[in-house]
This record gives sequence, structure tokens and C-alpha cells, in this order.
Amino acid sequence: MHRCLLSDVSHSRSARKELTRQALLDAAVHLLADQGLSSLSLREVTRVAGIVPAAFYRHFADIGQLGVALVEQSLGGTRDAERMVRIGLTGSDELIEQSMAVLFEEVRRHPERHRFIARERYGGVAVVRRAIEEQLRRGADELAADLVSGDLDAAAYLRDWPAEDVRMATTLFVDHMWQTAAALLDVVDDPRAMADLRDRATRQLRLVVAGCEHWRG
Amino acid sequence: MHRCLLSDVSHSRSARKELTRQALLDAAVHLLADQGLSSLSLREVTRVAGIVPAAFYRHFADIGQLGVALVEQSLGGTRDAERMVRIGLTGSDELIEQSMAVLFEEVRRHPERHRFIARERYGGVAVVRRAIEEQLRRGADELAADLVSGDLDAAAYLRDWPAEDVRMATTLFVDHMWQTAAALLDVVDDPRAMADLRDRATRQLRLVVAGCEHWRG
DNA sequence: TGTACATCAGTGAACGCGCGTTCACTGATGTAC
DNA sequence: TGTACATCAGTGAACGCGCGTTCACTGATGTAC
Repeated sequence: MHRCLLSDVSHSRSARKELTRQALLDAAVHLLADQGLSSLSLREVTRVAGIVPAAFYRHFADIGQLGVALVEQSLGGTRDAERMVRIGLTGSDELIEQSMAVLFEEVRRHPERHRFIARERYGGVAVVRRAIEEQLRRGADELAADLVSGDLDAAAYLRDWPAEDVRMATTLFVDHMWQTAAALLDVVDDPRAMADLRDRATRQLRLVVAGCEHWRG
Repeated sequence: MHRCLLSDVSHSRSARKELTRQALLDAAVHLLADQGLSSLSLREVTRVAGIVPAAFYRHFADIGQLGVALVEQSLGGTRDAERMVRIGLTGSDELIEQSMAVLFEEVRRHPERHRFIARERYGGVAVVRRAIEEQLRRGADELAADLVSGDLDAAAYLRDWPAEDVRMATTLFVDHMWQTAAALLDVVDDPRAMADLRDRATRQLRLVVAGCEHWRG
């Protein structure tokens, strides 16, 4: 039937299909380190994944749909990790430090995924761009919800803010986090530059929080 | 020799070469509305510009070099306009309003240029990415210089800040401006959404300025 | 000013190549009896 | 449990197409005398 990718033995048909699907996603994310999604070829992806070009269509209608799947895999994980780390925090400096720590760890673990996101956020494939914006919007919404209804005493004053002002502030916070992730990708192999970036990005978030604390609608 | 693009008459050879070069840049920037630079084909560009593929090499070594020229044309103009509008300003609200006005006007006049910049800032062509970062760095440097040594009374306190803190703040300001430009491109044909975005982005800048005013190193 | 030669922006044909998509197929896995 | 049939992930060959780059060329513009 086909070449044996791993231990073909002892997998159901659907489990093997899932393995191939993941192989396609992995192949794509690595190839995307050096190019944009719109110049990624279906044949390249299948070649690296170890299947024949025509078999691609068993998994995705086209490269754009593969991109959407990649967005969900890439941003879903980081969003969840950011949410987890916020549980039980009480101070805003703590919030900033911990959020930054999660961001740096996620980028360290999956630099290719985040390079893909940075590149495609304003990239040439509309359906992927929309998928990314949706994930970022959900990230800002979750932050807003956690701040307003959570244990974070330092953010208690937000409960008196109009919803639109909270949204404005959390969007700035989340956007800056992702901008930092994008900038981080250019310096991942330079520990000194990474430390500088982390220091600066942390101070910039503190600037934003200081602005919130003295905000007059 | 070749087809008459415009009024061939009364132009020197070098002036006509310059016209063709600009036709290539214009063709490229319009084609880049729907795709990334790395998937833009040399043949497409020359077809739209009205010359034969081989003639491309009289102007640029490859598509990447055309991209760099496009960055300089696109960001140079906006940088200069931002700098001009700052002359003589004295209040920080004024600075924010006027900077935002220039940004919106520039995006309205050249949406394709700014779409190109947003797309390629973290795009697949390294040489173009570097050209963009260089322009943004210069923008932040110019803002810092204008704030520290200009007439803007409201920013006088910056003169006592360490250079690195000034840099941190102006980078946040400039990055947020460009993030706003990128977001603006998705709503240019919806006046209501544009107004909302402008309102939010302005308030976010005021949040940043409020943070500066209460900054404790 | 007139002439002979140099320059060089743009031409047009040719090349080999990788692309996305189609199609009838194979054969292991899954299911009904 | 054993058998006959259905499903469907992956195959391999074929197609027409647009791509980047090369090359010898043309002929208007520019220059030296």
C-alpha cells in the first residue's frame, strides 16, 4: 500500500491517517521557516512528509486550509499556556513577568510555529490572516475576563472601567506580546540580545500598566 | 527599439530608464496587494510594467532588490511626513492627534505601499525585512531626538531619562503606530470601523504617554 | 555643424524545471453476515 | 470464527503551464573628433 513511516503495525486506519496529517503539518512548518505560505508548494510539503503529491488531497483541500490548521495548532497552545499561568496571580508585576516567561518559553520550544504566525498575520492568504486575528481576539478577551473577574487584586480597578476601555488596554497588552514574539525570532540565537529584548519588552508592559493605573477615561 | 510607454519624445535615455524603473515599482506594489513578495514573479511584474522579462535585469538584480527599493520609497515618505508634522508642537495630546492624522492620511493615499510593508516586515525575504527594520529604527530615533531636543514642553521630563528608557518608550510608540497602520488596511473601506480603530489607537497612545508621565525607572 | 563609432535599454526566442491537479489503480483495514 | 465485500489512504503516470535566466540582437541616444 505505501511506505512505512513509523511503526505501521498496531495502528488503525484512522490513527495512521492522523499520523500522516501531522507529518504534513510538521513538514509545512519547517519549510515555512524560509518562505511565506503563499510560496509554499504542495509538492514540497508532500515530499518532506513522505507521501505522493496526490495524497495531499486526502487531508486538505489546498495549502490555505493546511495553513488554518497550523494557526489553530500554533496559537491554541500558547493561548492556553498564557491562561494557565495567570491562575492565582495577585500582582501586576507578577502578571507581566509570568506572561513574558511563558511567551519566551513557547517561542523557544516552537520557533517555527511563531515565525509562521508573525509572517502570516498580515500575509498574502486571507483565510489564514482571519484565523490568526480570531485567535488574537480570543487571547485579548480571555485576558480581559481574567483581569476583571480573577484574583488579581492589582487589577481590581478595572472592574469600574467601561468595557471598551478594558478592551483597548488588553488589546495593547496582547498586541505588544505578539510583537515581542516576532522580534524575538530574529535574535533567538543571541542570548545577550534576547535578554535585552526581554528587559525592554517587560519595561514596555510596565509602562502600559502604569498608564492604566493613572488612566482618566 | 521598444514600445512607447508615455511620451517618449523629449526624454533623455537616463530619464526614460528612470520612468521604466518607476513603472516596475508601481507594477510590483499593485501586484503585491494580493500576494507576498516571495511569490511575486518577475514575469508578472514586467508584463504589467510593459517590458520584456529579460529587461528587468537592466534595473534590479532580482525581485529582492526591487523589494528593498520599494521599502525605501514607502517608508521614507511617511517618516519624513511624521517628522514635519511634529515641528512646533507643544502638547502631548497634540503630538498624538497629529501623528495619527499623518498616519491615516499616508495609508489612505498609498494603501498598497503600507500593505506591502506590513506583509514583509516579518516576511520571507531577509534583505527586505532588514531594510524595513532599519527604517523603523530610524523613525524611533528621530522621534526620540525630536522629543528630547524639541519644543514639546510636555515631554521636557524626558531629558532626565536614561537614553535606554527613552528608546524603550519611543519604540513602543512607533511600533504601535505601525501596528495601527497594519490593522487599518483591513478596514479602509469601512468608515465606521476606521473611526473606531482611530479612536482606540489614539487612546492606546494616550495610555502609553500616561505611563511615561508616571514612570519610575 | 557633420560624421563615425560607442553605449546600452529593451527585444524575442529558447532552455530546462517544478508546479497543481486529474485519474484509474492497489491493497490493507474495516464490516456485515 | 470464517468469508465475501466495501472502504479509502496512498500510488504513479500524465497533462499543460508559467517560471527564471541566457543569449545574440537592434536601433535610438550619446559622444568624440
